[in-house]
Amino acid sequence: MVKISDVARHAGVSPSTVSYVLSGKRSISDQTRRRVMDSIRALGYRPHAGARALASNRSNVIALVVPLRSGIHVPIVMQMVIAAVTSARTYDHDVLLLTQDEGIGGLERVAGSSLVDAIIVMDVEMHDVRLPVLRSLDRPSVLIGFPAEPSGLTCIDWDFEAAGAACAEYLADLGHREIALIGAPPAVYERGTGFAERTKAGFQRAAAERGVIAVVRPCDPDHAREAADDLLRDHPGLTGIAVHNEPAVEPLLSAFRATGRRIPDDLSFIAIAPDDLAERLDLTSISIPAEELGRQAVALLMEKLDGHQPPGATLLPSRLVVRSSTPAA
Amino acid sequence: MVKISDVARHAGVSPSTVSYVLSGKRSISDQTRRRVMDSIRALGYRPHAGARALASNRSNVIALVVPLRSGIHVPIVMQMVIAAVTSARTYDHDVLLLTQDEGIGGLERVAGSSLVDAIIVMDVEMHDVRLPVLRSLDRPSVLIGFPAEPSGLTCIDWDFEAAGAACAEYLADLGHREIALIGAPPAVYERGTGFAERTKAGFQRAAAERGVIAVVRPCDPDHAREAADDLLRDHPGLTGIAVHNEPAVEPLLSAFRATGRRIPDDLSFIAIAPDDLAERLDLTSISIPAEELGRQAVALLMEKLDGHQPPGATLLPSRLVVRSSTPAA
DNA sequence: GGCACTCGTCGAAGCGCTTCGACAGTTTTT
DNA sequence: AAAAACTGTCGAAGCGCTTCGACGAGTGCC
Repeated sequence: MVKISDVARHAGVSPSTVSYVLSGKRSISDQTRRRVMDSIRALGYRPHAGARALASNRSNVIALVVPLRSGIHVPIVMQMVIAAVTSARTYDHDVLLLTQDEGIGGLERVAGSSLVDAIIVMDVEMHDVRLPVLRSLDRPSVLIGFPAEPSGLTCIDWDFEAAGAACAEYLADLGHREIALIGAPPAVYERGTGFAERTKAGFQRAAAERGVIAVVRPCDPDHAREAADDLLRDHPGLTGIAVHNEPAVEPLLSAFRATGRRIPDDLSFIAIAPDDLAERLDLTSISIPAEELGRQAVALLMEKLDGHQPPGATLLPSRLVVRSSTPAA
Repeated sequence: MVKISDVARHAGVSPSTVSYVLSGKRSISDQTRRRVMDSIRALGYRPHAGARALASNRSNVIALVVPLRSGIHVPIVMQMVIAAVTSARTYDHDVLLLTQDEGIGGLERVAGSSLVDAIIVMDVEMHDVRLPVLRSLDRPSVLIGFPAEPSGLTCIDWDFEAAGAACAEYLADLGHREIALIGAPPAVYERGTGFAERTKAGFQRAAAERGVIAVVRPCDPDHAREAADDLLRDHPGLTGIAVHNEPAVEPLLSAFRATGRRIPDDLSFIAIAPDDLAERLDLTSISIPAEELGRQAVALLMEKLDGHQPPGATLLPSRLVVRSSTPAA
């Protein structure tokens, strides 16, 4: 293994100079810098991560806690994970993966042993048991999702309230007088995951403001047919549908078509879903930018690692993209 | 921060004794061990990961390189990742996530800086550019997938050859005389990813042995209808279908039903797919155990880290589960 | 011309841990 | 009963890096 002293000898400087060249924490003459860099390349030097972590009290690794639970769309999680890893690399950090089932102990372990400098927690619940731990840890963290009591924490999420409202407004603007939001499976609501509630709230608020009738119904992807039938039976005037449940989108489309409704002629259909899905099915949609969320979470974390104080709450806007599941306006 | 010397003082022993209690590398009297453990708990001591890595030359972290490419089923990747992380934890290791797009440089970086002790590479191609690097690295690695030239490397994968053969044999045994294998999108074959070829080979070999006619066709999930129509037109006697392409399974089912064929009455349908998908659709299937693969890959890696020499090639058997997309035998 | 700075570099200390050799005491072997 | 082999513990060295204070040389200012 080639170490810093080898580089120093090769370049004819002291080890500390090599260190300063690498860290940029003191000024170095151009000439010296160049010589050192050449030696580094010539010898193929790579700083030992452990030694660096020990001496500098920074591991340059962040932890990412991924959810395991049902009802969350795996590809989206994966997109965020990939985005987080990619983004972390641009800040010269690596990502250590933690699963949610390691729970509180896992957080304490990686933080306590200085394995990681900071933590990103995905899929935060309203009353997440990890919140007190996160608050007590001596390392910064960023939560993806908003708990009921976010004070003292840095949180980021999509603006589901706005997304729900945008659906209702758009459908109302198209002239629909009775609209429905088909949401996540019942289990998600029961868990008190914030996003489902917030979408619903936005949808209902905007509908009320526009004076249109709004109904909201949870939906299991395996029972899409039932959901469609129920809705159309109980609300014969229903002509606008918003769906916030990726895996249920396709089954729901089939289900509504099976009732004889044509989309967009008889029914306007809008999905809150990632772009790739909406594009594939050619659906008008509110996009939820998964990569963007992963990237921003890392950016916030880096802010904190740099000693700054980023905003406690960040809501990522989504945008409405009109495709062919709603009539041209 | 509480360090090993604090624990030592508290327990009335030397730091080295505490270290030996923790590592078990020398015998320690029960009495001393107990006193030390009590002090550790009392003080909430956690060894500093960096210091440990520096002194022991072991980081207790493994790298996992995840694929990013199209044509691979994301939920399966995620399952393997989760299984790998969970499994690594049982060996007291953590997992650092690397994306494929960091390429060779990423491998050299994490290995060269001693950030990780070993590497798992997912989604290995036939002529993967990473193979020479992996061979030259001073750290052990395990590949998920088989390259064309696996010598000197440890590889593990599902036994697709056997899975393909099992499909053909099962369909033949049901009495079908003309059978088809619908495979991955064309791009996957073009890439020379081994698994697609191996499934095909097994399917064709077994079909030949049983004396039944076998056709093989790639399929893009978005063109399932086309695939089904083509096959039935060109092979009117076709009555047995095997599918090795998760995202295409549902579209294909719809497509075949749309031609008027009933499953299983007119057509036997068997999928090479993860259990959850097959269960949901109630399909006879060859299961591909994703978790098992992640777990075994870690197990192999740990063998190598322990200085053992595990087999160079491991093929994970899959099993056939009869559900209702094929007639009862 | 002298004083106060800044610039570029060095040496040494120290980050917290593991591990090696030593050694006293005990047990086993011959 | 002496020699050999264990057992349990300690002290010290060292893992490879960062960082602090020091310092000589150059620069600007009055």
